[in-house]
Amino acid sequence: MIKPTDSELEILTYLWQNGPSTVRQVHDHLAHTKEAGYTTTLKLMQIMHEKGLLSRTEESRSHLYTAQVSEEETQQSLLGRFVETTFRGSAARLVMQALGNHETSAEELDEIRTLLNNLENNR
Amino acid sequence: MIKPTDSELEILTYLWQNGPSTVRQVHDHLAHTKEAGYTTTLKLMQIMHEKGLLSRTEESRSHLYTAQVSEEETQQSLLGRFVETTFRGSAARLVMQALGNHETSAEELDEIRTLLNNLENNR
DNA sequence: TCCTAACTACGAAAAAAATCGTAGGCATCG
DNA sequence: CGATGCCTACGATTTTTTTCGTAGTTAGGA
Repeated sequence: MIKPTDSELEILTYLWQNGPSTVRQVHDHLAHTKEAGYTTTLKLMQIMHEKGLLSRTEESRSHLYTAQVSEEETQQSLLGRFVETTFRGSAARLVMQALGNHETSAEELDEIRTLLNNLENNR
Repeated sequence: MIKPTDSELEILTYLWQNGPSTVRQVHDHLAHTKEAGYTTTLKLMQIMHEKGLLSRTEESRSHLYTAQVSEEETQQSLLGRFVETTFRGSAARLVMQALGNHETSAEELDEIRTLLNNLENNR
């Protein structure tokens, strides 16, 4: 069961979007939105490496870290837990809340409708 | 910003479904699925009371606790955070993952379709 | 009346996460 | 070559959350 903490998720998100990166790159990015020292990010990534969430290779003096879990499987895992704890297991309830209260473009709504059609056809 | 922890959410969920309750009632229920002493539940509910998440009234010797936040606003708040952290702000992405990978009945899918239609009409 | 059972209050400990300071290594620039 | 800067390692501290033990109170039954 993949269950990264919020801080870990921030790091994973960066790696998913930017590919293998150094602590420096990750930290500089996080610094935009967050208040934390360099060694904090370093330590987090070291711990994630121990846990197997990240792999790393030597890159001259620094390390290059790579996410070892995919974005999709992580989202899936977190989503399952979230539906369970917050929406009493009902994905439909979650979907309706999400659609009802968030900004969603017409294009996205269309995509969802298409998905919906496919789902019903495959029953 | 309402941000109950997982343990707090379990308690809130019970109160939402069963109305004002004593620590004893909450605890006995949680005990079915969880391993924790009575005073643990008590302490949690006391803390939630301090935070304003619960109110309470004297009920003979014990207290009767009531949720001070609604299920909807709490779900909304947690959902917003979740979309942000886990789905990079895209509610649509979340919806698609949720629909694609969870068991959702035809009736629920229809409800969602109806909601979708309403949303598009109101633009 | 006295004992027991069920509460609450509360401090403290344990566990989980996040943060930081310091030390040591190594490249590079002047 | 020596100072500087950047990097890792790592222990220690802080913060947050969860858990629990103990003490004190009170109602109700024997």
